[in-house]
Amino acid sequence: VTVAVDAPQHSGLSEVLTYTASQPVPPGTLVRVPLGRRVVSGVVMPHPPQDDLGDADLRPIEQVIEGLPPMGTAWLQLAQFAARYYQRSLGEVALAALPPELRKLDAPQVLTRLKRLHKAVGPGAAVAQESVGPAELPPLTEEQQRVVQALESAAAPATTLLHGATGSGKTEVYLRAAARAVAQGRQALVLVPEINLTPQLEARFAERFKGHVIATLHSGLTPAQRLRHWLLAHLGVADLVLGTRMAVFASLPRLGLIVVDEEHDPSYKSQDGARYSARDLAVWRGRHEQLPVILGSATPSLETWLHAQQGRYARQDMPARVGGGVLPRVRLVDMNLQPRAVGQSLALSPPLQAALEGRIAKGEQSLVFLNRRGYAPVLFCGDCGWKSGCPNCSAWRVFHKLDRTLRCHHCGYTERVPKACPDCGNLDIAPMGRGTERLEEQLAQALKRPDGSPARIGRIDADSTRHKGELESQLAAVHAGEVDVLVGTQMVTKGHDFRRMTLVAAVNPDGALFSSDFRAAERLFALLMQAAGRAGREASQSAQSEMWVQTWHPTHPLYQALRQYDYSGFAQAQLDERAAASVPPYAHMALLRAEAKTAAAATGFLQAVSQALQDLPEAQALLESVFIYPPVPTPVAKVANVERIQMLLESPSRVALQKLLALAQPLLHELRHGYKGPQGGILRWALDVDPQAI
DNA sequence: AGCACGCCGACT
DNA sequence: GTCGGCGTGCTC
Repeated sequence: VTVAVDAPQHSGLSEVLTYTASQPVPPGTLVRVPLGRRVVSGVVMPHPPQDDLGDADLRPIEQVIEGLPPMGTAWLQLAQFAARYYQRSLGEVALAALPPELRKLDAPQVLTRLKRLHKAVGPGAAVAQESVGPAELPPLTEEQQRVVQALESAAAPATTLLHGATGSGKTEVYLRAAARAVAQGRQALVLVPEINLTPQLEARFAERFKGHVIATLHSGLTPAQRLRHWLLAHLGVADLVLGTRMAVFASLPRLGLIVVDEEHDPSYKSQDGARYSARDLAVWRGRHEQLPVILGSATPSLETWLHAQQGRYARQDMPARVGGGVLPRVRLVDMNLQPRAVGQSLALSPPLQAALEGRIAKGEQSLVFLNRRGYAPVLFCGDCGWKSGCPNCSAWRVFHKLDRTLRCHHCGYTERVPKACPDCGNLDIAPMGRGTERLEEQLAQALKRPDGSPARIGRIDADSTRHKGELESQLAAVHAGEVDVLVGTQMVTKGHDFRRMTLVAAVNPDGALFSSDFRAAERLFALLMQAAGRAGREASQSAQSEMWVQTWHPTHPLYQALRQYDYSGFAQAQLDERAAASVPPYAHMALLRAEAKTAAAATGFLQAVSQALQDLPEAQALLESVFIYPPVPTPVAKVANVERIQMLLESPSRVALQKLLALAQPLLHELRHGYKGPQGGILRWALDVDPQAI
């Protein structure tokens, strides 16, 4: 039999390994096989045995994991497709899709876990017989009604973009669609971008699907929990599976619906290992298994938007907020007209400060959004020009005032803040710029409650929620009204339902406007739309709610579109630009990154790869339509003393790009060993198909 | 990637 | 005399 094992593609092993078995083993079966001096888990593949092997040296399978049903054909094909498309070995993709715990266990251990699970689930399965009365369902808005009906009456399973404003009630549509799938005896898979969003979504589904088993899959679970939930899905016990991007690989024997919430979110793109897009794989899986896929977003990715325009996806719109609420009024503050403190701009322009105090006086809450954590992004010596650079990375170390440290956000290198400039001894070293810590401090000084006491400021970012339970307690404080103004990074803009929030402010969003990354504007627009959605969620207050944006470029088209919440106008302008520049979604990209001790070694390797491709006879026809750019340093060129260089490959044809990447694969392995420049060889390389940032 | 083997410097 | 550094090579 042929077995996929987790051997990286550069191991020199073929895609699948052939073993002997005393009796036939069906494809999809989990087995334990000897590999070198160890025993590893593998998945039996449907390939015929490779014929170029004399079977004299084949080793036998060590164990078949009995009691665990084999993975289905559709699942195996998903793994095969993902491996081929993202240029990784089949074994790596297939095994990475299984819970780590399962990969470690042998046959008797798996049997024990299965028995334990059946015992626990037994009584629960009986409860599942209770049906939920339709009387408990909340009434649908007219829009929701129309969308639910359209989804139900679709002639054939389709991928549908659900373009719904924040607060338009997309979740209720997901619930109805899932209920329909479950009523038909199928399973529903619901993906969310972030682990933080699973508990509240799970609560919503648990309430609606009383008596049904819901499994969750994300990296926050303990290994034992993850195995348990995976088994619930795989055995078909769970009717609903909620999870982050990894859940797209869940084994679901009765799958009937896939929902991708906030489909535009960059978190769906994996940044390590196989760099897959869970959103794209969900769409592929839906097509392949002939089941409906719902992609929900208020600000769809331009890829999805174009697909909908071209008719590849169906599209449903829900422009109105539930309860007749409106989106907050957008107020652009022209920072060019605002007074400046000595040398630098104020955190808060006077009109925004007045607006915040007005909200506090009325007992309403505000959210101040700044996408930069720490106290200040860099420390600076006014005398000699020293800056708090990281010795190991090409980045500044961020000043964290709370623990008096300088921290590199790339390699983690941390030191206590020096008392004086390390270069010239000057005692007057100053923080430059502003992060959430400093903003919190400045707001506490600047804002007063009606009784003259300082305003109560809360802060939510990766630093303030590092420890377990901190995010929950911070959110609880906001919900309980113990906070007047909440400061946060983009963490707070996603999904949270703050009922008393009536003002949202972005204090310094301009950074992304002139970025070299062609997707920066798209991301900023989505972020600001999402942030705006945090205000006025209570319909009665929505008319008085506001979205403030402090900007040095108030006439920028992005902000002008935001003012009207004109997503489609913004999207069309972006699409026109993308078409003119022939970048995604009108072209397809792959990024080859190389890491080495020196930039010269990494660059040399990439140049050698590029040259080898140009010289390859089979590549000539493909190179007519695939453009290979010269290698350039990555945005942060050095991390932890490793230089990172990347080379972009671009083509209007996805197929041509794929074919060229397949040809490049063996060259990469050869050249990795072969290329030993004067500065040494490369440490590693990685291929990112459909990179999310360049 | 693991995990071996393999040949050269500081310890019991 | 051994423990252990990581260079090179192999795994159906």
